[in-house]
Amino acid sequence: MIHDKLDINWYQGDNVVEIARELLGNVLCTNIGGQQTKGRIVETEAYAGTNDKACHANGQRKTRRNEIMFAAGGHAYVYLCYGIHHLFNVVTNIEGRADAVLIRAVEPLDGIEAMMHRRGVREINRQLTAGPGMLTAAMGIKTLHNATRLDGDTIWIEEGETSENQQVISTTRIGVSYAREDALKPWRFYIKENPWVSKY
DNA sequence: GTTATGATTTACT
DNA sequence: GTAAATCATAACG
Repeated sequence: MIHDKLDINWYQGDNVVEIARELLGNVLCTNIGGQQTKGRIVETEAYAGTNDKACHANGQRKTRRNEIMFAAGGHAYVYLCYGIHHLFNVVTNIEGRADAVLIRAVEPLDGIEAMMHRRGVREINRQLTAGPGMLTAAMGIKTLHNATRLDGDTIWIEEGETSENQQVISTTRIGVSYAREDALKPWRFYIKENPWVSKY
C-alpha cells in the first residue's frame, strides 16, 4: 500500500477548520534520533489566526515564539507549554495568515517500541499518545523542531486510509477557557469511539 | 532587569 | 477530587 506524503500546497488552504477536520485519519510521521515512528491522527483542534482569542497570534500579535505561524502553511509550530510539554501544530494558510492546527492525539502505528521507550511505559495503552504532550514525547518532537518543513524527511504527514467509516465529532476546544467567547467555538475534531482520543 | 502564566500531565490527599 | 511540576516567553518597569 502506497502512502503519499502530503504536498506542501495541501497545507496552504484558507479554511483552517476544514483542514483540521481533514487531517483526521492521516498519518503523522517522524524520523528523529534514528527512530522512525508513525501515528494515525485521531484528534485535532483548529486555531484561526488573528481573529481567534485562543490562538497565540490573535490580534496580529507577532512574537518570536509564534513567528512561524505567520509563515506559509506546511511548517511545524512546536512550543513548550507549562515548562514541561511540547505541543505540535501544523501551520496552515498562506504567508501572513497565522492559522494552525494542534495535533492532540494519534493512534500508534509504527515504531511503537521507540514510543514506549521514550514514554517510559511497558504496555501499549492510552498513556502512549492520547494527549498533545504525550504524542510529542512519544514521537520525539522537541522545540528544536519548531519551523521544520513538513515536506522534509524529519517530520511529515502521509495520506491515511480512506476514512469512509470514520465518524467525526466536533466540539469545543480544551484548555482555552481564558479565551472567553472563542472558547465556545466547536473547533476540536476527533474520530468517534477511537480509544486513542485524549481524555478530558 | 523582574514577574506572571500557560493549547498539560502526573502524582498525591 | 486537588495540586505540584517547571521554564520559555511575554509583558512590564
